[in-house]
Parts: sequence; C-alpha cells; structure tokens
Amino acid sequence: MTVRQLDLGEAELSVLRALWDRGPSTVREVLAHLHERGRLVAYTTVQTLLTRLETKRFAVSDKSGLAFVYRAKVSRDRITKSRVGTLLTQLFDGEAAPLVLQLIKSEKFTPKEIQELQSLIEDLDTKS
Amino acid sequence: MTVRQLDLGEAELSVLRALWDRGPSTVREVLAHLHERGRLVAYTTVQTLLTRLETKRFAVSDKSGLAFVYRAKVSRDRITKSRVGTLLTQLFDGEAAPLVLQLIKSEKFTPKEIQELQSLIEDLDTKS
DNA sequence: GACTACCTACGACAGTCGTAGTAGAGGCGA
DNA sequence: TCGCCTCTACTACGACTGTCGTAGGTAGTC
Repeated sequence: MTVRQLDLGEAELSVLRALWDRGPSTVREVLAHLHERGRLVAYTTVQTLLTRLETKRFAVSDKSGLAFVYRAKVSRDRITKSRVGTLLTQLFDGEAAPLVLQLIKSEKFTPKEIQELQSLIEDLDTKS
Repeated sequence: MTVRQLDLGEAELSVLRALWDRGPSTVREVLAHLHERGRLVAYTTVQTLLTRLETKRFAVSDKSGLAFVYRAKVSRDRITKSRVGTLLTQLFDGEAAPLVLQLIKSEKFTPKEIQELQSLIEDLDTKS
C-alpha cells in the first residue's frame, strides 16, 4: 500500500526549513533563502513546493499583502523526531542506543558539547 | 538533476536488511524473511527489488544452484553512516551534537547502555 | 490607457519507487 | 514423454518528486 503520508521529499524539506529559519515568508523570500545556500531552483519550483507543503498540511498560507505568505505548520522538532524515528526503525530496529554510540564514535564534538552530554547522561544515570 | 545515487527506497532497504541478516539468499528466502516480519509482498516484488539492488550495485548475484543467490555488496555500516549523514545534513546542518542530545533526551536506555555511553564520553573528554 | 513587474494557477514531464502480472525456460516426478 | 513447479526476464503502472514553463490576473508608473 505504501501509505507514507507523513513524508517529505528532500526538496520539500529544504523549503520547510526555510520557513522554520525565516519565519513566515513569501515564495520570493524562500527562493532567495534557498539561493543563498546554493540551491538554485526556479521561482515556480519553490511555488510548487510550497503549494505541496500546504496540500500536505505542513504549511499554511494567507494573503495579507500582495503575495501569499507561507508559514510552517509543523514544528522542526516534530519532523525531526519523525525522521529520526524512521531511521531508527529502518536501520537499528528502533533502538536508539546503537545510533548514539555510533554517532559518538564517528563524529566530532566540541568540549562544550561533551560537557553537555556528560551532564545529560549523569541525569539519566541517577534517574534509572 | 537530483543525482542521489546512493539512495535506497524503504522497500529496497528492507530487502538489503534481509541479506545482511540472513547472509546470501535466494529470492524465495528473502521473501520468507520479509513475510516473517510482516511485509507481505509478492515473490516477483522481491525479485524486482533484488534486481534493482544489483543494478544499483548494492548487491551481487550468482547462480550456483537452481536459483540466483544474492549477496549484499555494501555493509550495513556504510549504509547506516550514509543515512545518518543525510539526516544530519538535512535537519541539523551536519552537526551531530544536537541529534545526540535529542536522542538522549527523548529515548530510553538501559543501565548497561548508559554505562557504555558514559565511558565513551569520558574517552572523548580525555582526548580533547 | 498602456507598459512593466510581479504573483498565482495549472499543466507537464521525466525519473524513482513500490508493487505485481505474464510469458517462457528448465528440471523432475509419474 | 507430459505436465507441473519454480525461476528468471520483461513489462506495467500508479503515486510521488523535483523541476519548470506558460497563461493570465493585478497594481503601480508614465
């Protein structure tokens, strides 16, 4: 069946990110934002993507001025969680620990981040 | 352009996982494996997916007996890293720390895992 | 009023994915 | 040998995605 309704393509996600980063924006503003980070798409492409985001209920639009202003309707956190959850299911049998371990082994962290990690884990430790 | 050659669909990934889990397998064996975990696809669907995996160089086949035997050609680790990398890029600007923090906050860990995390982080700490 | 610039609506198109059917070859038991 | 079972090769097809082009409205400007 493939009912993957909570699904965002990569391009759609980049547009949604623009809305998260900029706040409510017009097509043109999103376009500029994308161009700034090297995604050289056409105006109408962005328009299509925003329309699709709206169809999928990830964004809403309202026409206050001349052009429609789009606003994200899902939080970054929600999408993030969903994506991470999918990854976990698909690759780690839903277990978070292996992923965390791998990340810690293979990625770099600043001392500050390490600090933060440490205190978080100590919290876990005392709670359990 | 969208040249995302290292891309696997969700169904393709589930087949690849079967190869990782079972080792070299025939279509029928993969099919049985998938059925066991509730993915009720048709024989020919699995066949198509395996063919596609081979086309994309994620698997190889050889006909030793009656049927082709497929074998994963990429490691679980490689795919995992690539997937995690994509996620990081798309949602966390490539930074691992925010993801780790979120995972630690929102997921559950066993005492043993916490232990392991702790010692890993201490290692990081002394290295930096 | 006509020109120009910008906006939206809609259609299109190719590539990917998930899913599967059909045709035909090869082996094996009756 | 005949028929059946299983396997492979091919084809198909709809949904989804990424990417745009064109047509047509609207609003200042000369």
